[in-house]
Amino acid sequence: MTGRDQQMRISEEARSRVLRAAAELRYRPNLMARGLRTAVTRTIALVTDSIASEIYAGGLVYGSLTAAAAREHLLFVAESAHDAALESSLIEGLLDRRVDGFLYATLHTRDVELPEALAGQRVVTVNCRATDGSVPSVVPDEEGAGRSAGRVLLDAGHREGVFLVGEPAEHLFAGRERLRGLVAELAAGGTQLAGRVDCSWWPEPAFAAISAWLDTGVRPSALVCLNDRVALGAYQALAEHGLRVPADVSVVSFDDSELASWLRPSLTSVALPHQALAERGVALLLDGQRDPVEHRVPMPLRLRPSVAAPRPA
Amino acid sequence: MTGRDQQMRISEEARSRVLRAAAELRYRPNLMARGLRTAVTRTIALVTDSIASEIYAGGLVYGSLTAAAAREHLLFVAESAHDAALESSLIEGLLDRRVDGFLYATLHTRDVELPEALAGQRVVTVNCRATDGSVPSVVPDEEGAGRSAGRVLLDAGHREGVFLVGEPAEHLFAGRERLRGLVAELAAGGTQLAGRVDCSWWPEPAFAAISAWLDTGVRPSALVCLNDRVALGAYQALAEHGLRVPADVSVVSFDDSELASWLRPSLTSVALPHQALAERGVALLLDGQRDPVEHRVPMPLRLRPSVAAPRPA
DNA sequence: TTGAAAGCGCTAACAA
DNA sequence: TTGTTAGCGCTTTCAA
Repeated sequence: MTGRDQQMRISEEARSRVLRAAAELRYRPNLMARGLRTAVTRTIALVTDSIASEIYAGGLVYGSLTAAAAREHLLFVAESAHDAALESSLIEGLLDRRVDGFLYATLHTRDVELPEALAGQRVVTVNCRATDGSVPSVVPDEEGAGRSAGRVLLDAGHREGVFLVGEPAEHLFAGRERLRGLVAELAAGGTQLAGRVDCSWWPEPAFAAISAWLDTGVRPSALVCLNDRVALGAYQALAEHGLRVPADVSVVSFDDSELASWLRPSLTSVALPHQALAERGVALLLDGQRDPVEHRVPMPLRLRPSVAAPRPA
Repeated sequence: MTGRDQQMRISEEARSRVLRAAAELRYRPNLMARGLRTAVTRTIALVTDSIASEIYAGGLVYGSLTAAAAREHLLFVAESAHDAALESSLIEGLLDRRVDGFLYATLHTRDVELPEALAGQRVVTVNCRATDGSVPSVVPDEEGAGRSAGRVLLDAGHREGVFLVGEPAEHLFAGRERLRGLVAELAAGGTQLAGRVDCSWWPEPAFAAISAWLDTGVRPSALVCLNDRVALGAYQALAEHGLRVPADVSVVSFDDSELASWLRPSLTSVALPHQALAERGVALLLDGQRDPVEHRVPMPLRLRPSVAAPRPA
């Protein structure tokens, strides 16, 4: 029944007799007993800081789920809510249940210190990298995303008045790399960023910062928002200043959360491919790759009506 | 070590000697071996149609997670994506791994036919009810939510021009019950619904339906939207018609997703308490309740600036 | 090619 | 009060 009938030289007659009996009895192997004997549980764990509880990274759970299921593995989900003590007790619990491997994922793209309890375990980091570079990681191609954002604006004809909105925080590499890619692409197009509006990555601070900035009389040609929530704040601020998207100002963003397609006009955004990240992570975990390589997953551009040609001067 | 030292009359000296040795050796019981012997795995499963993948029900996963962890249980997550074959194969897998119980949850509040594979298992339905009423269920108090929505408008002084937006679909009881509660509360306040704008529960159809409706010249005093996404569509349509929230039109909604606090002005919404639903479900599952009772969890009102007194006639 | 036996790490029953 | 043993359901090894 383990499918090794050839190797063990089982007679065809015996084989079919066993299979028939098993089907008849609706026999299903007890995976605990098997696991006890083989030390394999066909079970993996997704350990996160705050993904399940947060609104927009469900793709990470779903991708892990389906990729695991495709390999006949089941998925434990554990979430630390940024509590290190809780995290290690959850990991202990998973270890006690002999999971075959760990997906360690974070909500925000960043570098992480792997918890002590995970030392020596089979681990792949998803959407983050271990600071000591000891395990394989899967992260989005943020720099490529920045280039895509620049490219779409260049293609629409924007040459000046392109501003970045959102603060590229130190501890997250997403912002830094997006900025780098954007700057590089604009440079390749013979132009550059006109400036930056700093604010944290949420609608309300973005609204406040952009409103105050527009009050000074600046009239941007295009805004590159570091995520969709910032873009929502931007839409609100632009509307209050009588500026239309995209006729007066084009807007590009990152993440492609559901919000992007809900806005009016719907928002061009470079997607954070959560599901693909997770699928890739599971593949690395279960299909044997062990080299601590950093794998980059492309961030696809979702072109929507928030981008148009700049208003003639 | 099982904590039954009293019952088994172990000498204090032996007890501490064992405990010390265990600590020294960093001994951790192998839960597969224990499970094999006791038929208890300290493991439960969350089986859903499309929660992990969807944007706004993360609280269900998180609540299950924390409530399980609080009882030293770990959580498997399985998602069928509405595919019955996949669903039963996932359930078989969970059964093979001898989970102690199932949380069966749906994204939308509705009646469900429990999958065959779950027959005879320990199950609690969350955010849904088994059509045959065979297992305990935990569902939101939708009718109470409808009353809250009515109450907040009455309190603000609205007596006429209150419209419902969104179609109360047949197969979901959320809409029906919200409507019933709303109608009852308005009746208790001596008034009634002025009418209904039918549309599916998404921003774009809501925008289209409300726009067309406003084009006919109607000027509502307040809108009760069946969820926050509908409310987003309503905000957009009102803005395009030069109507301000809440000065011209008050808006109340259901769900209290993150969207509600992101809108300008932020949106009064009756919260879908996903986390509480899940916690209650886990409690029922693990703390021994077996009667197939329907448990209702209150939906708390989040009062925000989208509601104000009606405009003087 | 098939059958028998050992043992994975634990708990529960029984004997001392 | 403590020590010994059987057995949970499986896989693997060894003997026939």
